[in-house]
Amino acid sequence: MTTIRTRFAPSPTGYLHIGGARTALFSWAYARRHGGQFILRVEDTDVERSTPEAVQGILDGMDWLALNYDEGPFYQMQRMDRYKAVIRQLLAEGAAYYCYTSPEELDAMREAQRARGEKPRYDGRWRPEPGKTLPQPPEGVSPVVRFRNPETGSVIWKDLVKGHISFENAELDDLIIARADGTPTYNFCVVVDDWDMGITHVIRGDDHVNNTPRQINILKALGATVPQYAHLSMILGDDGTKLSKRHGAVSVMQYDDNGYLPEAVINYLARLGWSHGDDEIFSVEQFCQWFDLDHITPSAAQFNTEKLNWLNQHYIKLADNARLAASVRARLQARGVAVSDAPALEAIVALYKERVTTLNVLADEAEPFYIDVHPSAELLGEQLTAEATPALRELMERFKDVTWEAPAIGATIKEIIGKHGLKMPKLAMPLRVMLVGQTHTPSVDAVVALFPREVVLERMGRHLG
RNA sequence: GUCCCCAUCGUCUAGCUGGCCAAGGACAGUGGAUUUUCGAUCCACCAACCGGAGUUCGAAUCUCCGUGGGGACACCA
Repeated sequence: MTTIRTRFAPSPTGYLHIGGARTALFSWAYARRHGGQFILRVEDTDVERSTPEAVQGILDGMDWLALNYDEGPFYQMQRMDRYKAVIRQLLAEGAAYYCYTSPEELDAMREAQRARGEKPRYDGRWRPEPGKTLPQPPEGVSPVVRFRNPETGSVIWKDLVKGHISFENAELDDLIIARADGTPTYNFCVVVDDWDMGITHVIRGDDHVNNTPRQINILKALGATVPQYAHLSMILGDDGTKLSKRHGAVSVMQYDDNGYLPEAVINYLARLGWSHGDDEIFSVEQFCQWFDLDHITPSAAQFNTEKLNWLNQHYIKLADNARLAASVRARLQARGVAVSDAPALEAIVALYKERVTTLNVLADEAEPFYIDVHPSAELLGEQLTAEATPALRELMERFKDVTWEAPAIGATIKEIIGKHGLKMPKLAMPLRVMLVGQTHTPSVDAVVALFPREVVLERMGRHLG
């Protein structure tokens, strides 16, 4: 039995977006599931649009998601000699030929075909045939190389996601495999690479379905083994439309910035277009044991931020406090908020983590503990009522020597409200407002206990004069 | 336009070799319990097989047609 070898082959013309990340995840998981190898290959032959920043962005994204690769990254630009050698071979065998048709001619040809309601395709005018007289090659024009695609028959494969797919060769034309400047094109490089790298399963986006028959034909011409194909349907934006720069098609690193945990993103992505019965929450390890191609949905999936939020909240609750604190500290520092030792960030995080959906919200909650809060006059006027003020003044006095722990603080608060005949919210609300500037917080005694005593007395005294 | 693919609750989906489905789970939504506010948690509810033929004793599951959606048609990947 041969070892499974999969690959992720992004082109560095943009960052690693959510769709690419899922493709990478599935390829990676398939290799892991079967004890095979996962290869990273950067398809950078489009010199015009490829950038080093994009390469780095992809590497960073893979790293953040912890999608480790066993081989690579390979760069196609570094494999030029190999591609050219294979092109020479095809030329020599008559499986490829030179074509001198200019881009202008091609445009005109396609336009005319479209006008006639035909599928635009190369008409084979430079394709050598027995008994056919080719035009005289024009002076000073460097030709492109075209692959001689079979004219009859059909290409059929059993797609591991979509099932039986078939194309008539008559629908395909002779694609360009080398540009006029001699550089090979995408469909050709992919074929040579998948062949050389011994890829057994090509797992990629379904925008490549139409490339597959061409690639299979080249593979066959080379006498190479045709790998298995699994075409993943695309991911739609939150609004059901195609992802664009406008919405959703952002770098996966943006999810980091937005306060998502990588394990939440992985779990979400794993469940988007793939399922394992009713299981919703599972670890990467579990995913790697369960993952298969049989349970991938062939139709497009709409991204749902709310479900991601739910998962993120789940993983935040599970996360180690020190880890969360480190992340929140960095986020606060980025906002220019210096995190002191006084209220221990880890304690704040421990108290707040089960009520937030993202790390940024967790940072929002922690912030008032480190900055001077200025409750709005409206909130104060609303909460600091005439009946509450005397009780709060007394509470403040008692805070001066109470044991500084939540239970003792809570007991004192209860004692005061009892004495003044107040309901808990009557006292807790204004206290919250004075301390953190808002009414929604965890249990008030726990919040009070987080602060150093002096800070509480200072913040209360400011409003109770 | 041509070719290819897809089609179950608002969303992600279970359903795969037809009966166990008067369609299950999860997110969201609604209502309730709990609560020191919010949140978290627990409980309940709401909600779908695109349409039409056909095959069959029986179809969400198979076939065909239609409709809708998406993708691809580059010297881009």
